[in-house]
Amino acid sequence: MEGSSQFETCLPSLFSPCAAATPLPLPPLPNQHKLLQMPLFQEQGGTHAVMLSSDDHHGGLYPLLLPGIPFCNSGDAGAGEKPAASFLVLDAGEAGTAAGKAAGEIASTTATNFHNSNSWWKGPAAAGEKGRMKVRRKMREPRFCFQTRSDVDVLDDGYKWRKYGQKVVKNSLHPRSYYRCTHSNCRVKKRVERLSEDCRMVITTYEGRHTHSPCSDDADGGGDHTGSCAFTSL
DNA sequence: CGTGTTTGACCCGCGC
DNA sequence: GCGCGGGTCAAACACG
Repeated sequence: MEGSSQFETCLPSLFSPCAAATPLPLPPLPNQHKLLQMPLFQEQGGTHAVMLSSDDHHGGLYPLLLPGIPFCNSGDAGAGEKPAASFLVLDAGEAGTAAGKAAGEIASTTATNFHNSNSWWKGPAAAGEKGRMKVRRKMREPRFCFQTRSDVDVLDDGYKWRKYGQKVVKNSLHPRSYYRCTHSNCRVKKRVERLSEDCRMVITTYEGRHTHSPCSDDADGGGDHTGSCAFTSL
């Protein structure tokens, strides 16, 4: 019961307007990873897909990227096995708060916000000189929310994270932790919190896109590992 | 000594 | 306008 063998995932997400063309090619899966599911999302302009895989060794859960997804995963071959979980698509805006809600709600949130892409964020630029750029809420970064069943809070997703805050949120008995990618130029953040209803359920919300590949973490610094990062900006 | 975590304070958006 | 709640900062602390 390491919590790693079974993953019940719920992946809400918002796809950035990166025209994911039509039929998406199946991203390769690392060997020891199990493909959980790869749903396709249809949107005006393209089809998007997300693939999740779990790693029995690390208890990690890997979103295998596709255009628009903040993860730059580079696996090597190996097809998935049995789809064992379901996940939902979610939004961008206040999606994060959905974490405290049931997965079901997340689904609806998704549909609602999917096309709602206007007032996401004023941007640091807008925040301007006020010293610190305090621009919260309404971010424009895409978000992906995973709901996993695991004993460990932080799933090993291949990136290196640094915790920068923890907060007790209202509808949850468990505190929510805030992490930031340690890579110098990467602004990806993630929130981790457990469901009050089921403390084994961990909700991880990613926000933003990694500008580097997972393996380049330690390399930090200026490495441009274009190798597997297929979608940077567009 | 460098890196990461903890924790309280502060800031800001939103609902009432 | 006010209060609440969420998100971030940054100093202090812990650990390797």
